[in-house]
Amino acid sequence: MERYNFKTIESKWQKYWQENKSFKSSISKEKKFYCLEMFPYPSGKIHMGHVRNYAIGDVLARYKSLQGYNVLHPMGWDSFGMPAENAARQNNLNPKTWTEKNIQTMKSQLKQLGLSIDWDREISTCSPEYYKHQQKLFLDLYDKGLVYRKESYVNWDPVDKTVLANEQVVDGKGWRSGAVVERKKLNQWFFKISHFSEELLKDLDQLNDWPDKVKTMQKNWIGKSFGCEIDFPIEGSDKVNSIKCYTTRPDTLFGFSFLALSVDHPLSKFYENDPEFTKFKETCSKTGTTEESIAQAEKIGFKTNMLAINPLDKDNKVPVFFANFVLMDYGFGAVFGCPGHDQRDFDFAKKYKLKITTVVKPLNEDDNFVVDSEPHTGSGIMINSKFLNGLSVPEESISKTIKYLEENKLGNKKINYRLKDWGISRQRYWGCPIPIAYDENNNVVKIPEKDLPVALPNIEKINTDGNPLDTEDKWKSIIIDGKKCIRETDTLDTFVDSSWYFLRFCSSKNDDYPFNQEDINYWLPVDQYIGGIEHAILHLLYSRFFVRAIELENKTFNLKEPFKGLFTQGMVCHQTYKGKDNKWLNPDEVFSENGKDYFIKDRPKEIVKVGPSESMSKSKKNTIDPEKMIAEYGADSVRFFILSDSPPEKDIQWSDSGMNSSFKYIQKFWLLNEKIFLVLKDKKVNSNENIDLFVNQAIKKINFALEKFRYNVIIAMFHEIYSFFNKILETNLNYSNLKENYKKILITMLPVIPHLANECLEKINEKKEIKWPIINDKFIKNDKSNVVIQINGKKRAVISVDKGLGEKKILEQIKHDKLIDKYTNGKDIFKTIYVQDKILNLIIK
RNA sequence: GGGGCGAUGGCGGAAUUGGUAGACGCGUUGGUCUUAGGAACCAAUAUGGCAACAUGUGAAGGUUCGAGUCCUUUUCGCCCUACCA
Repeated sequence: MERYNFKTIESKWQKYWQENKSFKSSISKEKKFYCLEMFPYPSGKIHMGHVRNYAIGDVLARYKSLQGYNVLHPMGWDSFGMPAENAARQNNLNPKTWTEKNIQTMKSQLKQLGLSIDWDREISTCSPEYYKHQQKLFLDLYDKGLVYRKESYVNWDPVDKTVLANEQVVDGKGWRSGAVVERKKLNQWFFKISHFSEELLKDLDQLNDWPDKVKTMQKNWIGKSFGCEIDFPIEGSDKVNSIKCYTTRPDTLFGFSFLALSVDHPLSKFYENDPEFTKFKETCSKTGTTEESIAQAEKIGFKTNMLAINPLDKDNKVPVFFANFVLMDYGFGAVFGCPGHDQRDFDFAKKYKLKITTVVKPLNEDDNFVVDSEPHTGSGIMINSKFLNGLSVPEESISKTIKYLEENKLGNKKINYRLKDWGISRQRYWGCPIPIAYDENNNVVKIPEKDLPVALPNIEKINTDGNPLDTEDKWKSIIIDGKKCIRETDTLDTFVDSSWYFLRFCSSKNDDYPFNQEDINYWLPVDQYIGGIEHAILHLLYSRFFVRAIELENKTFNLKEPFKGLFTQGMVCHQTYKGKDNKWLNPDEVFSENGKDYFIKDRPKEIVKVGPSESMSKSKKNTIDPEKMIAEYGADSVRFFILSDSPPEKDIQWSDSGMNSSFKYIQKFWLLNEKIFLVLKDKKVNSNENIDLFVNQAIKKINFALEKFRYNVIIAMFHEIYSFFNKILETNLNYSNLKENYKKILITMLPVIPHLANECLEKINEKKEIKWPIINDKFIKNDKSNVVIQINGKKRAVISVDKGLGEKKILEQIKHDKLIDKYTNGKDIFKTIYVQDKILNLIIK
């Protein structure tokens, strides 16, 4: 018997699938299933994370297809973005060429994995065929008032003269130049996602097939809060009469001791000529934007001459500050400070020696309670607050205060959302051009639809600072309706590209429209979306926004939620290695004889420092190259392993021994198949009931695991299946029910190891019929069942009895059992609990 | 500071959802075969004990005939998020 040659077999089937367009999908009367994995960024080569993501998706797609669903399983490329531009700057490359080459490489790698993808629907977001529709959508949204332009701050690197994304700002400095990042005000485009804040929050409840974790994250991100807006009259300024604040704690108004404004508050313009203020503002902007620096940053303020008056107590006049801890983009950029009952306000008041009035006492304190070393932020009873005294906090106090404020026209109930509008302008080259121009008076002019796409000019070498499009004078100038205009040079955030690609897949070849309504109505929503948890908020929220935005005036577009089911898979991890020089080492560069001590291959005497297992990353060099693994072990082995060791939602450790064992499994299963094939040539003898029993129960377990994404359990089942059939073969008999059962098993293997399973199946499946096996209940139910005999809840014996046997009969049967006797010790049975076919619990005293 | 998830053998993990804890894999140990094996096959493998048996799902309580699973308290670990008024 020959060893399994995965190279020839795998390429045979991949060729077959390609030539027969086995995964081509089109609208039909069948029930559909849209299976989608998050499409990759073409960074160069696929990594293990992709392998895991797409292996999980492929199992599902193939399973659903075998079940008779009409499956849509497409793939594309999220191909705009900064890595291409950075690579271009660093190596003097053309981003388009770089990207296209990567796509080619990665596509061939994905094909080697044997994925059941309908490649005819492939899309690439950087192609004009794709982004011209995106530009159309942008203009549609503009017409609906969901796109607008306003001045907003960006991170500006003064040395590189470029705009930085938040994640490129490290400790307040530019990641490449190391220069202190400035805040710069630019005119930028926004999507009005806040228009849907309430809907996006409320509709999360409908998403029953989403992980709670993701829903919670989105809920927190949207950040709905119930509070009130209050006008504070101002003294000491001829410029303003009042300042508006938002608060969720109006009940603490009698503890009012200062009012703080953001340095970006509109009132700051009156202080622009004050050098002290300018200096203060500068200090604020230098405070890093990282989490740590914010948490540690001291609260500082700039005192103005203004006094704010407590609307509930005219005698209570307090100073107005500009303060570094007040954000302009939340509420009104102004807060009323109550140091007694808020940590920040407390810190600030301590520093500037402001009055601290206690207005809430904890339940277990008396009315003389005074806030001392820390604020009391919890619940309690109102004190020192005139008409509010005695109310419970927060149940009665807040609503009563708001009612009073509203009745006296001092403030209004207000619901606030943390969710901000989505800034989509990027001062970058490698993105979708914004289809807008400006006339000589700087008025916004839409690019006419007939002129779409606004194609990116081809720039061979990117070596300018800032946005390369700014210097493309020829491209920039355009005449619209006879008027000279200048194009917008910003491009769209790449999150826009991925916010509707799942729609495009349904009509990827339709040149006239972004998508065809008939296609959308049939295929959407995506039944199962699979990807990393890192997209829990932005990508998924933006996509949810997009379908709502499209639906707003498109009456035939009847879709609220793009993704019915969501599954977030865990990461692929590997140990990390460091040499003497503290430099990271790739697993390829080290070896170990005992699995504990590692040495460097080139320098076998040098011991390697082994670090904890972490998610694979280029920077830590703890990556395993999927292509190498496929070349060495074959795609089926790799798929088998990546699904075997951990449940898909959890992190998985890459291990050589695990990979090796998966490879062995594929090999030995092939040999098993050969042996079975030989046996099947012999004369049939009587059927073997055990086979029916085992196979039907196995399929039941596999079905259950498939539905619950417990793919690691399926792999365990496959091991048991191997052992079972291997044992059957020891009899060397061709049971009449062997073939039919074995065929069923092979079909259940198709989703996981499609090459091997197809190859094995081909030999015995003369009728060429492949359908997911139906369980025969007759064989699930054995005539006999094992009943556990417990005494006082402890397992003492297991007996085999006829199914459905009554309690009395069982008691009768075990009465004379010595084992039982021993435990009952002659004592009377006080009570019995019987669960049919499962358990009999005897309670004795 | 806020929120979430988790804790089961030497390791990764099973447990049909309150009913035989440790499936399956890795590792380890012993054996068979072999010139050899880091190959293949067979067997053992939660802990203590020769055994009968006892103990055992981070810890402490509770509900129950029965708890890894439900409730309360607690410890530890990981992740997300954050000056959100």
